[in-house]
Amino acid sequence: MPREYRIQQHRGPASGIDYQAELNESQYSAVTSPPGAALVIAGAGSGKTRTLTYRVAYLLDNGIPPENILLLTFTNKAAREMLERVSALVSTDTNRLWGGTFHSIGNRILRLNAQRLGYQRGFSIMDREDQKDLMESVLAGAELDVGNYRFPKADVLIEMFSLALNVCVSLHELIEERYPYFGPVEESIQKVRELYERKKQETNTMDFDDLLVRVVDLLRDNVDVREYYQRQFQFVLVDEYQDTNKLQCDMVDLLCGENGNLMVVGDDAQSIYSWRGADVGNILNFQRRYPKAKTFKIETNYRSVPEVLALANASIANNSAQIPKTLLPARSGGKMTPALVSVDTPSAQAAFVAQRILELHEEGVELDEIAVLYRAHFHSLEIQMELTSRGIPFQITSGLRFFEQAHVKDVAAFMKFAVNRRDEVSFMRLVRLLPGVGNASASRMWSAWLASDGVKDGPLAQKFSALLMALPAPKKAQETWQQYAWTLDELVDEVGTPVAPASMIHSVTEGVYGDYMRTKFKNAEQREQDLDQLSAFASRFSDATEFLSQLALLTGVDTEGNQPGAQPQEKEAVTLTTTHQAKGLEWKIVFAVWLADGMFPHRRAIDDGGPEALEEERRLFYVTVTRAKDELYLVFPVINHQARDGNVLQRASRFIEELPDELVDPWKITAGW
DNA sequence: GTTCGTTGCCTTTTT
DNA sequence: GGCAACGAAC
Repeated sequence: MPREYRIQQHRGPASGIDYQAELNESQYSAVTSPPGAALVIAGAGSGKTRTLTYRVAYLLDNGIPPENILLLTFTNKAAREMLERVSALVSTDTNRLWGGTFHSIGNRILRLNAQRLGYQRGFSIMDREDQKDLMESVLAGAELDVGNYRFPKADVLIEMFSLALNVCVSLHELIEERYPYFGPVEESIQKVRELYERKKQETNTMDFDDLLVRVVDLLRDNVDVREYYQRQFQFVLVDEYQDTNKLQCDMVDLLCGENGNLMVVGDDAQSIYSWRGADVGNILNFQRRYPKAKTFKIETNYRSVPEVLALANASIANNSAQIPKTLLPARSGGKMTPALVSVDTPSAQAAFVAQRILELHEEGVELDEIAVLYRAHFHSLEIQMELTSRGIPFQITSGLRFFEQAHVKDVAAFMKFAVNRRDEVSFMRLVRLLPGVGNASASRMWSAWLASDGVKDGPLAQKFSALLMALPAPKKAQETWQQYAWTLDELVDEVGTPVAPASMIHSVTEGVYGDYMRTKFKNAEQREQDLDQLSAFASRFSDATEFLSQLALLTGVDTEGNQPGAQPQEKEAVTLTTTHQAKGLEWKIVFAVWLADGMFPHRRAIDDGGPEALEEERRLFYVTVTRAKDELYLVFPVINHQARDGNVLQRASRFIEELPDELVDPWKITAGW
């Protein structure tokens, strides 16, 4: 009798990845888990991103087409890096994959449905500053009667409206709970909100919140649209889920549907965005919302030495609300206990950090393996000065973003107006660049524009120059205004369709803005280079609308590629950043500075935030220390010089005081700085 | 009435 | 570097 012998077909992954070998047990089971809802609770440094990256690779390996995968992150950078890593793993074209921030995915879906939403010619996106301009213009025309009561400024109003939307509560509730002192003027606030919403409609614009709110409304109100996307997105993955707010949570739920294949990854101990509406409840109640969900815990930390991890664990243990986790170190230690460095003054602090960086560098540590982390941007001031004077190169994720700088916004205003002729904010911005034109003249010109044929949708009635020269510009501005008008002619073709974005930028700088810059800014040359960079970035786009929305949605001036047109970083440099922006990153050496009570935790969290605010600050501290792989320096200045009260003595942060003594090693700093 | 420069005070975190 | 308040200049 012949022996039966069946050849087992090898059904290994097309990419040849040996998932079992490359991942630990819990990572492996999460990555290869069958379709369905899954919650991955992963501690700091345990390979959260790695797990998600391999999950995407695994899906592609199993024949899921990339366009059926939706990957949601909080920053563009996180999305880009994850997709790059996936590309390195598998050969599939990841450009077809839907990966990006909540806002950018929202933008994409809304653009595809713009007609249905009543935006015949698309819409422009306002950033915070544009939003503020629009709000101020609303306030100017609102004719409010608030008697002797204090009325919130534009910034505060924006924050209120935004928060209400993001946590899905009514404005009334929000005012009652968080802004009781504005109770007496609530009616006026409501009125302003209506006017603001109307104004956005009239000007064809959306703010950041609209990108989420309108997607959620679209999906909720239209079964066909909802089902379309639920079919399209067979697999939905969300990174940093602990930082989602109600709105983002709803967006995810609607996009994948109740029985969808949703995998969320997060760590409740790293939830640091409740001030902008993030709700840890989303991750804590996930199992309840998706009863069939599987939970995976990843509790091995690959990043930090045991000494750093022990400190982090001890610190976070002081928080009451959390999912219990025991984070175990995979690495061995024994080299260094985290240093507790108390110095006299902020400048001594800067000197210590700079000197220690130089020593480490001499010992062979690369500068890009070193980071200085702090609570607030202004904490970096002395350190920036010290590093500069000692010639230590550093890169900083500053408060001001590339596209928020005046010259970038000015040029963008020309472009935005050419693309969207109802864009009041951009119009006002560009006419106010004219000599002798302030708010009053600009308003008059805008009213005249609204009454003209130019504002109408569809092909441009006449040339821009003809239409614009008919507006009432003050005498002093006439000559320049003529040039602006001619410049705008160059931004569109005969029927008013925008030309390529790079050529628009060229026209604006060559036409009028270059001259303006040279008279207005001391560092005009630097700014011209910025605009060259912007132009280089723009040349990747053929469509002006697409370019402008990308510009608005781009995150900070951080690393290569993210900043428009930035050259790849060649020189190694120390990183200076806030902890919020350091989320998900790691360095061999971390200096945590300004660890004085009142600075970190922030004074406001101590005084009027209640216990939850303090726990959030502690999570922020936890995130700070868990960025460190090898060495951690906790630094605080004893004396802080304040403008008002002179020299003030500071105590170490309560987050340090509460730690067991043996977990830190006090360094004695002797004079001579 | 409107624009525009000066001065003094303050500065959390961000898609 | 932003913002409000003030005052000079048009």
